[in-house]
Amino acid sequence: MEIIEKNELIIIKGVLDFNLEQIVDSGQAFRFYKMGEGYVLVAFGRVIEIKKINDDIIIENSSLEDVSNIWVDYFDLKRDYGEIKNVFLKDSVMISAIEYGSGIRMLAQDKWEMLITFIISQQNNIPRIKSIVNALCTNFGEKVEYKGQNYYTFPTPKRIAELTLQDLAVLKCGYRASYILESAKKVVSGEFDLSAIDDMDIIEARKALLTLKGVGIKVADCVLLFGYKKFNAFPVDVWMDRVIGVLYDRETFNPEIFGEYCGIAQQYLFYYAKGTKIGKK
DNA sequence: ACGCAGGGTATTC
DNA sequence: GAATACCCTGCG
Repeated sequence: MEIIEKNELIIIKGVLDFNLEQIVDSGQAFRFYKMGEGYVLVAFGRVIEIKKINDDIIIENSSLEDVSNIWVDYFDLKRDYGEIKNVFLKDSVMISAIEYGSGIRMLAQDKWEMLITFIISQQNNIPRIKSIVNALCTNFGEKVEYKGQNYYTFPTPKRIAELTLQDLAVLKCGYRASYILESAKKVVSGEFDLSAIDDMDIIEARKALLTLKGVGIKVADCVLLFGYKKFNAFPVDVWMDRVIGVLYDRETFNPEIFGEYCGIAQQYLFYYAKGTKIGKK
């Protein structure tokens, strides 16, 4: 992978299997904002602008250092998705799903942010998830200005832990507010150790996350897949449930048919199902 | 316009 | 395990 700096821009050359629109629309991230031909992304306390031109990724408002230390990993650029797809293609449903979302990648996002974001996601639709996460950041995050526009970082556990339910009312996130507050307090007090999950296998990790109120199996698996890069996590939401019921056999379906990267298969299937409204009346 | 569903979970039986 | 309530809002 060749990374060069040119006129304040960082350019990552020759990137295959990468489609920003599909990544942004694949339901794993909620903090990309459309800007011109690309997007502004707020993550890890930073604001960058990113677009793709032919096989090159162009990053603005960053540095060579940040790109190699953060964003290459964030966009999973060292992984050969062609190879992973080839394994999945043995499954006939995956042929259509991969064709549909051929540029999807798994983002390596912040663990804490994923925990709170997916607590918010339960029993909720994507536009509202976005607006709640947005409200959380604008009210309690740090302001970062970029091109005359204000963006806000994701608030730290400490910042949220000092808030009250009344403070969180501005989010209009309903019953989830107490879940958010409780998780923040447990993380700050050390009762819950976010980094300890790294070394756990999927079973242990799930069990640990389930001790948090508002975190069930589905949310836990999203956190593990999107925040901990545990690609053997396989979140099943309403869309995945429809895929399993309509395109597979509900009685016999097992994510293990996709192997150790079944979580990535899930992401192709989710995007395909949602995009084509599979199983909806 | 208005009832329903939305990337589920906690609680209870 | 199955049934039910849950905050609020986008969508059909």
